[in-house]
Amino acid sequence: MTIPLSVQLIFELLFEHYGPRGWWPILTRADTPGFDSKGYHPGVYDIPRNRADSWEIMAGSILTQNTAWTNVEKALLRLYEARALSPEGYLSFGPESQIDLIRPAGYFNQKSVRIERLARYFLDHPQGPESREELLCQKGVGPETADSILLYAFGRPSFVVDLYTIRLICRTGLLSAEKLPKTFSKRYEYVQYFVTSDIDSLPGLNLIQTYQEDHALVVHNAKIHCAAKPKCGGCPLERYCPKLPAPV
DNA sequence: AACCAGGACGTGA
DNA sequence: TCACGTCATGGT
Repeated sequence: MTIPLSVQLIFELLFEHYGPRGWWPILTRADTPGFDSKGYHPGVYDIPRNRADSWEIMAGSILTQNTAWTNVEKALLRLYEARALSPEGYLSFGPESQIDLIRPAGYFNQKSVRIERLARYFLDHPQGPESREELLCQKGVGPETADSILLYAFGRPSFVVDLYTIRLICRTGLLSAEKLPKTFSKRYEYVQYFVTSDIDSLPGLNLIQTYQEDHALVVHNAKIHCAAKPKCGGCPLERYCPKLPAPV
């Protein structure tokens, strides 16, 4: 008789197994006190510390759209070396240079424009977005990018749903892939509400830290075990997981 | 050598 | 509303 999985139990098991993940990584703080060589900062939650941190996260959230983080690291380092990892610095370069700097992250024609517009937006809103809706009005900022920016760049309690989250929720049987809303935006809101309503029901939590940690754990576990082709051996959820089908 | 990666948007039915 | 197609590099 095994205990049925719940949202809360999944995150308990993941945290127990992996410990704090230290998201969102700040690559330009790598190898400084509290940060590892990739900029992760396990157990350190006073991020962002300044607007450079916020911008690095905003730029990274565009660069990582449908892209492996290792490629984003290359692009971020190129921007940094060129003194282009700030809104003003980035805007001082022309389109061709912008494209060349972020080339390793792929989709460079789209992303270079999206980052440029986001840079102007950030300069116009130094204290951060007025609202989630305002962020979503920016071209190239969809639900996941908006929530990533809110949660990690500005420390606001907005839970990030991604491909991995939906995959995990479906494979573990918490939601069935067929019953999920068809359209992307409805599916996003649906899964987000499903997860956060359970998290929020636990009293006494710091929602910002909890949302930050939980999303990071989902991504970390997906990279190691819950990938497109699952590698279930050693997964902390294996003994509870029915391994049901997930979309895509 | 396909497949996949920390999505978002445009198009035509 | 829905079902596609498009965008692009780099690791496995």
